[in-house]
Amino acid sequence: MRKQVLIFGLVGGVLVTLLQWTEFRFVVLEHSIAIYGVLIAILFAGAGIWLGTRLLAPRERIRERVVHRVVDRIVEVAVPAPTTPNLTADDTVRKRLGITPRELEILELVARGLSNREIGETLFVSENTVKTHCSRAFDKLGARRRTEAVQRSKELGLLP
Amino acid sequence: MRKQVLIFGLVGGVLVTLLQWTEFRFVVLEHSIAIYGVLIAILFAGAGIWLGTRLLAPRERIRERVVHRVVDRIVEVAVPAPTTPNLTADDTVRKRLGITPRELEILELVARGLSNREIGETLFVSENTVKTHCSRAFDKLGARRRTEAVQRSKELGLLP
DNA sequence: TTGTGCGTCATACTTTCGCATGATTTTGCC
DNA sequence: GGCAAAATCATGCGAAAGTATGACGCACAA
Repeated sequence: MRKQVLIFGLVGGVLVTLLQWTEFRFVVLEHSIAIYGVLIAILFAGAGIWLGTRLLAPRERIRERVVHRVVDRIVEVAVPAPTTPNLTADDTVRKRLGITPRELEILELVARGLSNREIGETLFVSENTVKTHCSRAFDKLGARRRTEAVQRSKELGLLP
Repeated sequence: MRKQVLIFGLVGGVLVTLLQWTEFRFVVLEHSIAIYGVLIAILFAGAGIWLGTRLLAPRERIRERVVHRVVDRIVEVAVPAPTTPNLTADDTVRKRLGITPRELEILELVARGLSNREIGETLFVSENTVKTHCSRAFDKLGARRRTEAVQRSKELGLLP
């Protein structure tokens, strides 16, 4: 997360340097200043978007996770036993199976019917990464298909 | 999501206009071009970050909404009567969607995590037949993957 | 009797999954 | 600072899933 800020700063510095270096050429063509500015604007707008997504996406992720926790509690309180608002239940199951938080996160999206590609786009990771997580999660669940994994996850209380 | 892009473009245009208007002042101070560029860079970097967050926030919102919907359903289905083999309910839904009994039967097995081959062996039909049923059911459900089909079926009360 | 819906099956093709493997990078912790 | 776990990414391959299209038989109603 800090790495992005560093890169951002570095790129910024380089651009400013370039800016000063190329200044002399543009001074000749006074009218190019506008174009110059537009180029810089586009460049930094892109960089800003990139930074924004990289920097802020994790916050959304956390927010989402909180929502899920609340949901889990609601479901458990309402459905099976009023005496079991066990918030750590699925976490216990998760740990018992050695499933990492990220893997569970991917499982949730699998259960929603997203393809690996879509999951990758949602979480800002490559499809390959999703596949890796899936494979490991399936292995730990003893599942060989994603549908099977979803079914088992729900049986185990890993997913609502 | 498009609104932000529009605003972004408008702001960009205004800035470019301002840029050209203020050009004359800066031409006098040639050395200010660097500062000029840096200002633009900062401005648009900020704008980019803003755009990035705005662009990504809706996805999270939608996701949250879906979660709530699921919760409502689960509560409704689970709380009133655990012993509700409500055949007429899902049958209504089934007919409304034009899903045949056979297709629903295949959907149930899909939801259990069986592969097409296994489903075929279970029902004593060929794998191709299973594929055909699946394709048609998916189409009627508006799903493009079996996981998606399962999810939608459960949302619709077609499957427990 | 003829149409229509349903179930069955096939062939050919594209896309997606899942697995194995190895590698690099973060990250949290001692 | 370094270690270990977790996360990331790539590549290649075979298996499974999904699409498109056409065909056949059967039951039931118009």
